[in-house]
Amino acid sequence: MSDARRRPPSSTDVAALAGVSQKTVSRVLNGEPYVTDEVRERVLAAARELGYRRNTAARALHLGRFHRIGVASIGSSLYGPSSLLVALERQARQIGYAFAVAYAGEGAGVTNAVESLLAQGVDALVVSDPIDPIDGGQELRIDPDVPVLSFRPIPGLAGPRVVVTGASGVEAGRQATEHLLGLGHATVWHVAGPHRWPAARDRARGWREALAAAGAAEPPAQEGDWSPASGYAAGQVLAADPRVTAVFVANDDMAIGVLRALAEAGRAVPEEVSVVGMDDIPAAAYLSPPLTTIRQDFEAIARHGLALLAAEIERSPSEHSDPAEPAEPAEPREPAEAGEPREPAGLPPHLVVRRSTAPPAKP
Amino acid sequence: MSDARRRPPSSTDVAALAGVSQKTVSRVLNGEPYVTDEVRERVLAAARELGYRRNTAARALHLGRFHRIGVASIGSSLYGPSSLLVALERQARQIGYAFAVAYAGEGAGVTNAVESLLAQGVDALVVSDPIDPIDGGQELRIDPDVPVLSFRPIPGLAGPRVVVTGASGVEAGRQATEHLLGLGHATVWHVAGPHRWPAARDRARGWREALAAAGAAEPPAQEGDWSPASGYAAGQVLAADPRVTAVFVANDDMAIGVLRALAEAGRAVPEEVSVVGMDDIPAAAYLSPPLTTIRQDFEAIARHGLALLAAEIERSPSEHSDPAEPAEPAEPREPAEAGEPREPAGLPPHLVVRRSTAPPAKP
DNA sequence: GTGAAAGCGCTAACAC
DNA sequence: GTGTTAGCGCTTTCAC
Repeated sequence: MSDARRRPPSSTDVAALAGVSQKTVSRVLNGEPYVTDEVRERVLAAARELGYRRNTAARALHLGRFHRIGVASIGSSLYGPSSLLVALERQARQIGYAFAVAYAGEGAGVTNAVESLLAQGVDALVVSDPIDPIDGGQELRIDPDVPVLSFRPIPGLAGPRVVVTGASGVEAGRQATEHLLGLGHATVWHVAGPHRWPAARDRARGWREALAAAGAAEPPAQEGDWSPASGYAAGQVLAADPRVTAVFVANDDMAIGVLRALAEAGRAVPEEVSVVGMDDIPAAAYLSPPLTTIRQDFEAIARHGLALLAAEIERSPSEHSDPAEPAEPAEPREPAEAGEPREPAGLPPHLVVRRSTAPPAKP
Repeated sequence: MSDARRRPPSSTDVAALAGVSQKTVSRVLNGEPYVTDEVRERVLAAARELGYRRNTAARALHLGRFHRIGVASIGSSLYGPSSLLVALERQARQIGYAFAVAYAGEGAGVTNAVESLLAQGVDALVVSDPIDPIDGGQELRIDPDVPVLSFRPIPGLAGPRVVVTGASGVEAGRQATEHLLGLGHATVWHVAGPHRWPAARDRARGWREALAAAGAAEPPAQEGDWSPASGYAAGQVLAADPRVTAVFVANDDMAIGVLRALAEAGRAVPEEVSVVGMDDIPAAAYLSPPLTTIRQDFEAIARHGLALLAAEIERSPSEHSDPAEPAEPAEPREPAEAGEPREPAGLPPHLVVRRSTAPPAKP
């Protein structure tokens, strides 16, 4: 006997070995009551012996829930998105969800990523760092039945089950700018991220708002692509302009490029020009000079966001076959308007002051 | 009627709407033959109208395969691991697999991550950047029935279904060292990654072998933890030693710290000290000075590795219920020895020369 | 060419 | 306390 069995052991096998019914095995595994300690032990022993593992497919099939959260993230190793991903996974596992990732490339990538996640079966989605569709690209549309978490309002993404929690880029831009203004600079220049990224627009908005609030002039913003190379290019432009004494750069990588361009142009940081970055990458403290930057608490953001998302999943009447239920009327919740809607109550970022910022030189 | 149905449409619903049997729907969806074009169209239309999506749980339940690959990666936003992850996901999706990730923390983290992946159901595992168990921690043990891909031989991880493809760290260490030796340096110092990381040991090994091959003395290696902070500490030690003229640093982040320490100590790079990093992070070209480093082709590594893994998955006799099969005898393949076994035929890394390296100063 | 029936492994009713 | 039964949505024989 013992024909080379290839399929993993099932709960029936465990039941047979333990000499109980299959249902009892199920009870033990789910920690349900009404099982003798003695039987429980026997079942557990049998399961261990067989190397039994619950078949999640069967479970999901019956429950209609996958216990899996899908994350569409930008396909890059940028520090911010990667850190957020790690934090999200940790939190997801903590609250009992498996974690699927699909990276988006440029353009319609987010849509493809979301499609791929939906196809494999997830209970909810996290849209981590979407970028706007390129011209002609279709807008992100998600099945309204699937709960979605995003970290800022996403143009075109609305629906009854969309939850938003903030990694407030606006606040970050504001803090950076106010720090420089507070040091006495007449105004602050800005090297922005790509305009197609909502996160980049947020930071720029915070910068703009802080300038306006202080009555400072708004210089034209340079736009980069998050890379040191693009920061270097922007930095060359800024270095050539003697009026520039303070710069807020939308991420640390670009700030590295800016720092280098300033160094090459012989403009001392912070004596002649102050620079603030954003992200607080591990290298930030070891640049020349160590970089003043803005730091976000990704762990907190992930925890908060996934808690909301889990609640939204639970809200689903996944109780099936209750045909005579009170038929609550569709209940539309906050029909989000198009455009750039409400700012979510975000987790505040945090300014880390190092040596790249100082009061402006006395003329 | 039309009771608020919460469950997504099933193939039965599609069948009903199209006026065919459920089986026919299945045929159409799987592209099987023996379906009239007319019926096919009708089914497709019905599916589209209902927003039908195949239930992967039911499919997996029947097939005994999940069409999902699980990746245990190190929980950090280090450039190397993140880049590899992105490449792996892209490739996995390309060949039709969903992608689950579990990050490992320190210590027994890898085991937990693997456990979590196995629990959720995956057809194969990728163990991306494992680190050795801390003292007393248990070794990584994986169900021998699950194909596993790793990028270098992992001590303690062996089994009939383990496939290894290389991101040859040894070769990288060799190249870096030979480059510096070739420039005329008497010997090369090394700032290694944490010894518990096999990847760090590989790079150190390449360094050591290149020194030995050239008959150069082997200075003591400094050990960092991949962070710029640890590179800075190591750099301070090196900067204080006048014999140091060339350093191979195991990753670019630490190299940033080394550069800073050298700068603070007034030791010019590359005039007095040459530095080679590894990873070619985007910032590498914009450091002061731009960093000579070693670059790996993660896309190629991922493609090659996943192709091997997919083949290993197929090799599985997932053809079930064929009790009278020729019962091929277990066929043990390369019983990998303990220790640090065979070096896999790896994808070669690639030296990128920038301005942080130069011949030694004439004394 | 198409359909009917069985069963994958699990959980929820409902007996006993 | 425990077992029996049914059924989740799909794919696979096997009829027709």
